[in-house]
Amino acid sequence: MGGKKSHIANQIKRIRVARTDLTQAELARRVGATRQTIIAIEAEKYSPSLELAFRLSHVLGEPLEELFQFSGEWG
Amino acid sequence: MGGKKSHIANQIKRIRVARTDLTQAELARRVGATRQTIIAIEAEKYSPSLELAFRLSHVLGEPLEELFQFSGEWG
DNA sequence: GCGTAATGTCAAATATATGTTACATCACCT
DNA sequence: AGGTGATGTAACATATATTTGACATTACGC
Repeated sequence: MGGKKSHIANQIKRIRVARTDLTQAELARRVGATRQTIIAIEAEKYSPSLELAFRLSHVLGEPLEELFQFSGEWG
Repeated sequence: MGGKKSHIANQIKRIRVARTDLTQAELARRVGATRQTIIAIEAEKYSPSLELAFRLSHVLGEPLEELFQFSGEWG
């Protein structure tokens, strides 16, 4: 995107282990992604596509805005 | 992503014209993207990154879950 | 100690989103 | 009729996300 620095944090790992008993592999399977993708996203190497974000939110039972937090310059 | 069909609809164009007086170019500028990207997203040729989705939500003053609707197979 | 499940790392290939540039149309105004 | 702003389309280049496959580590049960 255009040169605006920003970062999106997420609570996926925390919620996955705290509120579910899902393994990374199981979560990956349920959202239709691979384990590597889950690992990368939990480690915040990059942020998921909007579609994957919706799926994670659904499977983990946590609203989008609570699962993910935008931090950086807005405008 | 893994082979699960889904689509993400959005209310960007509707809200942009109804609730703001922003032109596509102005909206693009404020979210730090290009006009082409806005056009493609409004036409739902593809869905934005999570980061761009957050920015659009912020600039348009509409919560993520109302700006975008997931439709397709969940699991 | 050995096997296994869960987690993590790395590299390369493919898919998708975004940028860049150029051109077309339509409406409005003078 | 000509000019301007807003919108749309298209092709190509770049950046980012996702997959695939191989391998390392840590923890736990047998």
